[in-house]
Amino acid sequence: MPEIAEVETIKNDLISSAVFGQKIVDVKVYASTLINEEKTNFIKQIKNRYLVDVLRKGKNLIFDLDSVYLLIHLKMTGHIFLKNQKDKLEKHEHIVINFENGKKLVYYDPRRFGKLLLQKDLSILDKLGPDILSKDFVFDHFYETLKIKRKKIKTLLLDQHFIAGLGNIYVDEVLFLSKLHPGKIADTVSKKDAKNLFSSIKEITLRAIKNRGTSLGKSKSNFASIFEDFGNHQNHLLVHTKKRCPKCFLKIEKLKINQRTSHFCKNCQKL
DNA sequence: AGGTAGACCCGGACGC
DNA sequence: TGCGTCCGGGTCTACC
Repeated sequence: MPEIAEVETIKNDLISSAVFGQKIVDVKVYASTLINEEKTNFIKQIKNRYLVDVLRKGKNLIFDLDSVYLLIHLKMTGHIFLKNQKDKLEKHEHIVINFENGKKLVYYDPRRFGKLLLQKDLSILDKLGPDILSKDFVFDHFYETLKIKRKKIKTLLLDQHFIAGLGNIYVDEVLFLSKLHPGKIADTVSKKDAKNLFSSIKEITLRAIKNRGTSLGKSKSNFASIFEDFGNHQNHLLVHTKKRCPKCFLKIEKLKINQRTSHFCKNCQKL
Protein backbone atom coordinates (compact mmCIF):
# COMPACT_ATOMS: atom_id res chain seq x y z
CA MET A 1 0.00 0.00 0.00
CA PRO A 2 1.90 2.99 -1.19
CA GLU A 3 2.26 5.72 1.41
CA ILE A 4 4.90 8.44 1.49
CA ALA A 5 7.92 6.12 1.76
CA GLU A 6 6.84 3.91 -1.11
CA VAL A 7 6.03 6.82 -3.43
CA GLU A 8 9.32 8.51 -2.49
CA THR A 9 11.16 5.28 -3.36
CA ILE A 10 9.45 5.17 -6.75
CA LYS A 11 10.25 8.85 -7.35
CA ASN A 12 13.93 8.48 -6.45
CA ASP A 13 14.32 5.35 -8.56
CA LEU A 14 12.71 7.08 -11.55
CA ILE A 15 14.97 10.11 -11.27
CA SER A 16 18.06 7.92 -11.55
CA SER A 17 16.52 5.58 -14.13
CA ALA A 18 17.02 5.21 -17.87
CA VAL A 19 13.75 7.00 -18.72
CA PHE A 20 14.54 10.21 -16.85
CA GLY A 21 14.76 13.07 -19.35
CA GLN A 22 13.76 10.75 -22.18
CA LYS A 23 11.26 11.45 -24.94
CA ILE A 24 7.88 9.70 -24.90
CA VAL A 25 7.17 8.22 -28.30
CA ASP A 26 3.94 6.34 -27.67
CA VAL A 27 1.23 5.81 -25.04
CA LYS A 28 -1.21 2.91 -24.69
CA VAL A 29 -4.35 3.07 -22.57
CA TYR A 30 -6.11 -0.23 -21.88
CA ALA A 31 -8.32 1.01 -19.04
CA SER A 32 -9.92 4.38 -19.77
CA THR A 33 -11.61 4.53 -16.37
CA LEU A 34 -8.26 5.31 -14.76
CA ILE A 35 -7.74 8.59 -16.61
CA ASN A 36 -9.48 11.93 -16.39
CA GLU A 37 -10.14 12.60 -20.03
CA GLU A 38 -10.96 11.03 -23.30
CA LYS A 39 -8.36 8.45 -24.30
CA THR A 40 -7.14 9.82 -27.65
CA ASN A 41 -6.92 13.30 -26.17
CA PHE A 42 -4.98 11.94 -23.20
CA ILE A 43 -2.51 10.18 -25.50
CA LYS A 44 -2.11 13.19 -27.78
CA GLN A 45 -1.16 15.42 -24.87
CA ILE A 46 1.58 13.11 -23.61
CA LYS A 47 3.08 11.88 -26.84
CA ASN A 48 6.32 13.55 -27.98
CA ARG A 49 6.90 15.15 -24.58
CA TYR A 50 9.89 14.60 -22.33
CA LEU A 51 9.90 13.30 -18.79
CA VAL A 52 11.78 16.33 -17.49
CA ASP A 53 11.20 15.77 -13.77
CA VAL A 54 9.53 13.51 -11.23
CA LEU A 55 8.04 15.10 -8.11
CA ARG A 56 5.94 13.97 -5.19
CA LYS A 57 3.47 15.58 -2.85
CA GLY A 58 2.08 13.31 -0.15
CA LYS A 59 1.13 10.09 -1.88
CA ASN A 60 0.85 11.74 -5.29
CA LEU A 61 3.52 10.99 -7.87
CA ILE A 62 3.98 13.80 -10.37
CA PHE A 63 5.50 13.46 -13.84
CA ASP A 64 6.58 16.84 -15.17
CA LEU A 65 6.22 16.41 -18.93
CA ASP A 66 7.29 19.97 -19.73
CA SER A 67 4.21 22.22 -19.68
CA VAL A 68 1.84 19.40 -18.74
CA TYR A 69 1.77 17.30 -15.57
CA LEU A 70 0.70 13.72 -15.15
CA LEU A 71 -0.46 13.17 -11.56
CA ILE A 72 -0.54 9.56 -10.45
CA HIS A 73 -2.25 8.33 -7.30
CA LEU A 74 -1.52 4.64 -6.72
CA LYS A 75 -4.20 4.22 -4.05
CA MET A 76 -3.66 0.73 -2.62
CA THR A 77 -2.55 -1.55 -5.40
CA GLY A 78 -1.13 0.75 -8.07
CA HIS A 79 2.45 0.12 -9.23
CA ILE A 80 4.84 1.74 -11.70
CA PHE A 81 7.22 -0.67 -13.41
CA LEU A 82 10.18 0.09 -15.65
CA LYS A 83 10.43 -2.46 -18.43
CA ASN A 84 11.71 -2.99 -21.93
CA GLN A 85 9.30 -2.41 -24.78
CA LYS A 86 9.95 -5.90 -26.03
CA ASP A 87 8.62 -7.37 -22.75
CA LYS A 88 5.12 -8.63 -23.41
CA LEU A 89 2.11 -6.95 -21.87
CA GLU A 90 1.02 -8.58 -18.63
CA LYS A 91 -2.31 -8.83 -16.91
CA HIS A 92 -3.35 -5.65 -15.06
CA GLU A 93 -0.93 -3.47 -17.01
CA HIS A 94 -3.45 -0.75 -17.84
CA ILE A 95 -1.33 2.10 -19.16
CA VAL A 96 1.99 1.93 -20.99
CA ILE A 97 4.31 4.83 -21.76
CA ASN A 98 6.96 4.03 -24.36
CA PHE A 99 10.20 6.00 -24.49
CA GLU A 100 12.58 6.71 -27.35
CA ASN A 101 15.31 4.52 -25.86
CA GLY A 102 13.30 1.28 -25.96
CA LYS A 103 12.23 1.41 -22.30
CA LYS A 104 8.66 1.68 -21.07
CA LEU A 105 6.88 2.69 -17.89
CA VAL A 106 3.89 0.56 -17.06
CA TYR A 107 1.00 1.40 -14.77
CA TYR A 108 -0.05 -1.89 -13.14
CA ASP A 109 -3.05 -2.04 -10.81
CA PRO A 110 -4.97 -5.26 -10.05
CA ARG A 111 -7.81 -3.42 -8.35
CA ARG A 112 -7.92 -0.45 -10.73
CA PHE A 113 -8.24 1.87 -7.81
CA GLY A 114 -5.61 4.39 -8.80
CA LYS A 115 -5.97 7.46 -10.99
CA LEU A 116 -3.81 9.16 -13.60
CA LEU A 117 -4.74 12.79 -14.07
CA LEU A 118 -3.41 15.09 -16.75
CA GLN A 119 -3.16 18.65 -15.46
CA LYS A 120 -1.98 22.03 -16.76
CA ASP A 121 -0.69 22.95 -13.33
CA LEU A 122 -0.45 21.53 -9.82
CA SER A 123 -3.25 23.58 -8.25
CA ILE A 124 -5.36 20.53 -7.43
CA LEU A 125 -2.68 19.60 -4.88
CA ASP A 126 -3.04 22.92 -3.05
CA LYS A 127 -5.72 21.42 -0.82
CA LEU A 128 -3.22 18.97 0.63
CA GLY A 129 -1.45 19.77 3.88
CA PRO A 130 2.34 20.11 4.03
CA ASP A 131 4.31 17.12 2.82
CA ILE A 132 6.26 15.51 5.67
CA LEU A 133 9.57 15.89 3.85
CA SER A 134 9.02 19.50 2.81
CA LYS A 135 10.18 22.61 4.63
CA ASP A 136 6.51 23.55 5.08
CA PHE A 137 6.11 20.77 7.61
CA VAL A 138 6.82 22.82 10.73
CA PHE A 139 6.02 22.22 14.37
CA ASP A 140 4.22 25.49 15.13
CA HIS A 141 1.50 25.01 12.55
CA PHE A 142 1.27 21.30 13.42
CA TYR A 143 0.70 22.08 17.10
CA GLU A 144 -1.77 24.93 16.43
CA THR A 145 -3.94 22.57 14.41
CA LEU A 146 -3.76 19.81 17.04
CA LYS A 147 -4.98 22.29 19.63
CA ILE A 148 -8.19 23.14 17.72
CA LYS A 149 -9.21 19.62 16.64
CA ARG A 150 -11.51 17.37 18.65
CA LYS A 151 -10.89 14.39 16.36
CA LYS A 152 -9.09 11.21 17.32
CA ILE A 153 -5.38 11.70 16.69
CA LYS A 154 -5.23 8.79 14.26
CA THR A 155 -8.07 10.25 12.18
CA LEU A 156 -6.27 13.60 12.06
CA LEU A 157 -2.92 12.08 11.06
CA LEU A 158 -4.60 10.19 8.23
CA ASP A 159 -6.24 13.38 6.95
CA GLN A 160 -4.17 14.46 3.94
CA HIS A 161 -5.49 18.02 4.26
CA PHE A 162 -3.65 18.21 7.58
CA ILE A 163 -0.41 16.41 6.69
CA ALA A 164 0.29 14.77 3.35
CA GLY A 165 1.91 11.37 3.28
CA LEU A 166 0.85 9.07 6.11
CA GLY A 167 -1.38 6.03 5.62
CA ASN A 168 -2.64 3.34 7.94
CA ILE A 169 0.67 1.50 8.43
CA TYR A 170 2.89 4.46 9.21
CA VAL A 171 0.30 6.16 11.43
CA ASP A 172 0.26 3.06 13.65
CA GLU A 173 4.07 3.11 13.75
CA VAL A 174 4.28 6.82 14.49
CA LEU A 175 1.75 6.60 17.34
CA PHE A 176 3.60 3.69 18.90
CA LEU A 177 6.93 5.50 18.71
CA SER A 178 5.42 8.60 20.30
CA LYS A 179 3.57 6.52 22.95
CA LEU A 180 0.15 7.91 22.06
CA HIS A 181 -3.09 5.93 21.87
CA PRO A 182 -4.69 6.18 18.40
CA GLY A 183 -8.01 7.19 19.97
CA LYS A 184 -6.57 10.11 21.94
CA ILE A 185 -8.37 13.35 21.09
CA ALA A 186 -6.05 15.74 19.28
CA ASP A 187 -6.58 18.82 21.45
CA THR A 188 -5.72 16.86 24.61
CA VAL A 189 -2.17 16.12 23.41
CA SER A 190 0.37 18.07 25.50
CA LYS A 191 2.98 20.24 23.83
CA LYS A 192 5.69 17.85 24.94
CA ASP A 193 3.85 14.88 23.43
CA ALA A 194 3.13 16.88 20.29
CA LYS A 195 6.86 17.56 19.86
CA ASN A 196 7.51 13.89 20.28
CA LEU A 197 4.79 13.05 17.76
CA PHE A 198 6.12 15.58 15.27
CA SER A 199 9.62 14.14 15.39
CA SER A 200 8.28 10.55 15.30
CA ILE A 201 6.48 11.33 12.04
CA LYS A 202 9.74 12.40 10.46
CA GLU A 203 11.71 9.58 12.06
CA ILE A 204 9.38 6.79 10.87
CA THR A 205 9.18 8.30 7.39
CA LEU A 206 12.96 8.53 7.04
CA ARG A 207 13.49 4.99 8.36
CA ALA A 208 10.92 3.59 5.94
CA ILE A 209 12.48 5.42 2.99
CA LYS A 210 15.90 4.10 3.99
CA ASN A 211 14.35 0.62 3.91
CA ARG A 212 12.79 1.30 0.47
CA GLY A 213 9.22 1.02 1.74
CA THR A 214 7.01 -1.66 3.28
CA SER A 215 5.86 -4.74 1.36
CA LEU A 216 3.42 -6.82 3.38
CA GLY A 217 2.78 -10.29 2.04
CA LYS A 218 4.14 -11.73 -1.15
CA SER A 219 1.40 -11.23 -3.71
CA LYS A 220 1.64 -8.98 -6.74
CA SER A 221 -0.76 -6.55 -5.09
CA ASN A 222 1.82 -5.53 -2.53
CA PHE A 223 4.27 -2.74 -2.90
CA ALA A 224 7.22 -3.25 -5.21
CA SER A 225 9.70 -0.81 -6.71
CA ILE A 226 9.92 0.11 -10.40
CA PHE A 227 12.36 -2.80 -10.67
CA GLU A 228 9.73 -5.13 -9.18
CA ASP A 229 11.63 -5.81 -5.98
CA PHE A 230 10.07 -5.60 -2.52
CA GLY A 231 10.87 -3.09 0.19
CA ASN A 232 12.40 -4.06 3.55
CA HIS A 233 10.55 -2.02 6.09
CA GLN A 234 8.11 -4.85 6.89
CA ASN A 235 11.04 -6.35 8.78
CA HIS A 236 11.31 -3.25 10.95
CA LEU A 237 7.68 -2.62 11.87
CA LEU A 238 7.00 -1.93 15.54
CA VAL A 239 3.27 -2.61 15.92
CA HIS A 240 1.50 -2.75 12.58
CA THR A 241 0.55 -6.42 11.92
CA LYS A 242 2.48 -7.44 15.07
CA LYS A 243 1.19 -9.88 17.69
CA ARG A 244 3.22 -8.65 20.66
CA CYS A 245 4.52 -5.27 21.78
CA PRO A 246 8.27 -5.04 21.03
CA LYS A 247 8.78 -3.23 24.37
CA CYS A 248 6.58 -4.89 27.01
CA PHE A 249 5.58 -8.05 25.07
CA LEU A 250 1.89 -7.54 25.87
CA LYS A 251 -0.60 -8.56 23.22
CA ILE A 252 -1.12 -5.90 20.53
CA GLU A 253 -4.67 -4.56 20.47
CA LYS A 254 -6.70 -4.17 17.32
CA LEU A 255 -9.29 -1.44 17.12
CA LYS A 256 -11.29 0.04 14.25
CA ILE A 257 -10.83 3.76 14.00
CA ASN A 258 -12.36 5.36 10.94
CA GLN A 259 -13.20 1.94 9.50
CA ARG A 260 -9.47 1.27 9.63
CA THR A 261 -7.71 -1.38 11.67
CA SER A 262 -5.39 0.18 14.22
CA HIS A 263 -2.65 -1.74 15.98
CA PHE A 264 -1.42 -0.48 19.32
CA CYS A 265 -0.18 -1.48 22.78
CA LYS A 266 -2.55 -0.34 25.50
CA ASN A 267 0.22 -0.58 28.06
CA CYS A 268 2.71 1.63 26.19
CA GLN A 269 0.38 4.05 24.43
CA LYS A 270 -1.61 6.40 26.65
CA LEU A 271 -5.09 7.69 25.96
C1' DA B 1 -17.42 20.49 13.68
C1' DG B 2 -16.90 15.51 13.61
C1' DG B 3 -18.60 11.07 12.50
C1' DT B 4 -20.32 7.72 9.31
C1' DA B 5 -21.75 5.33 5.13
C1' DG B 6 -21.41 4.52 0.37
C1' DA B 7 -18.92 4.63 -3.89
C1' DC B 8 -15.05 3.10 -6.43
C1' DC B 9 -12.45 -1.97 -7.40
C1' DC B 10 -11.26 -6.91 -7.34
C1' DG B 11 -7.58 -10.32 -5.56
C1' DG B 12 -7.23 -12.95 -1.86
C1' DA B 13 -8.63 -14.75 2.40
C1' DC B 14 -11.95 -17.21 4.70
C1' DG B 15 -16.04 -20.31 5.47
C1' DC B 16 -18.65 -24.12 4.19
C1' DT C 1 -11.34 -29.29 -4.57
C1' DG C 2 -14.75 -25.57 -5.47
C1' DC C 3 -17.88 -22.48 -4.70
C1' DG C 4 -19.68 -18.21 -2.41
C1' DT C 5 -18.97 -14.14 0.40
C1' DC C 6 -16.71 -10.39 2.25
C1' DC C 7 -12.78 -7.49 3.43
C1' DG C 8 -9.42 -3.87 2.73
C1' DG C 9 -7.47 0.38 1.48
C1' DG C 10 -7.34 6.08 0.14
C1' DT C 11 -10.21 9.60 -1.03
C1' DC C 12 -14.41 11.94 -2.21
C1' DT C 13 -19.20 12.96 -1.59
C1' DA C 14 -23.44 13.01 0.93
C1' DC C 15 -25.74 13.25 4.96
C1' DC C 16 -26.57 13.18 10.12
